[in-house]
Amino acid sequence: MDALDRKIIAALRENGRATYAELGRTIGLSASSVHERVGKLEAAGVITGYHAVVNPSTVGLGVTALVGIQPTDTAENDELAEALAGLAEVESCYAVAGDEAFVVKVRVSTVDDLELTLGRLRRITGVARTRTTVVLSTRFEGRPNNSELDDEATGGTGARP
Amino acid sequence: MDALDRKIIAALRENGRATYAELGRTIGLSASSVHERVGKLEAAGVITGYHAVVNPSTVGLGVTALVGIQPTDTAENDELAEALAGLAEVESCYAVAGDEAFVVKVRVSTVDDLELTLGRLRRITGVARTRTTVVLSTRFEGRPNNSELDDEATGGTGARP
DNA sequence: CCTGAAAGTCACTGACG
DNA sequence: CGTCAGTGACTTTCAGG
Repeated sequence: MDALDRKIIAALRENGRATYAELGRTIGLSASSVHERVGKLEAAGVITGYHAVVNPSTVGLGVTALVGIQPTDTAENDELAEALAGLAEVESCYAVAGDEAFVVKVRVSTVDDLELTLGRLRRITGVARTRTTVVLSTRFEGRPNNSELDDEATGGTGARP
Repeated sequence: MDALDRKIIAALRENGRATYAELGRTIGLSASSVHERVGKLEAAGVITGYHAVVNPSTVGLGVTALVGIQPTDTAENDELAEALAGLAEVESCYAVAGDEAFVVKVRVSTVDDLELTLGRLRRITGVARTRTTVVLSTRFEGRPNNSELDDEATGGTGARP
């Protein structure tokens, strides 16, 4: 993981469909070298995937909410997480510190659907209470934070295949 | 936006680097047709971008937190959002209902950095109080929700260029 | 709106410094 | 670990149904 790898990562975070030739041009390397480096980054688990980002409202998912999941005393967190994963409306799931076990991000098309989804969440075994925060607008989301990529990696796990 | 577009979108959300030829094969269309459709989806703002997803801990961003931002009575939300965007550590920013104006997702490398970032957040003009929830583990994140893509689009804005 | 062909570009591999 | 060169695949455009 040197400066060139970091530049490649930064470029691919901005444009996940950039060609190897294109990447090579912007960072000053041949396409085959870039190809090799990207392959290693993928194999090492640094780059975990490439995804198209879709404007949710254009596909009928205009309602977003953040829901805190308060578990019952006897709940198993792993089982709870699995159950949460079973709901398609749950886009992200974070285990958190505090009296809530999880915070999940839910996306649905209407507030009626939100009500339905919250009902399903509450009915999950191990869920004692939910606390819902409705998102009014997403100012920005998933923005690349390359602060650590520009200079020396400071807190990395040092993972190297 | 017909069923084929939805299939293309679903495929590109799973693999943002899928080639047009590949997409054409999986949904039964020629590469040139796929190329045309994807171009229109991009122009219509349905697909807003393609991004590589990086394992945060491998790039020295192992600490995640969700921070609620409680504004002062006189704060302007748009100015606040702009100030929040000024911090590289703030990866996502949601305007929410409730007594907190925003919930932001912060990613840093260490808890020391988290403390620094929270200090910076509190020092932003218009920020009265912050409420921090430390993320212990990310169970899943940004998972594609194609529930609306599989059948008729129900709540779409009908945006068409 | 799609197909099919044609030209340019790229991915991917292997040999080599 | 890098460049260079070659083949096969893909992108992209355009004429046509």
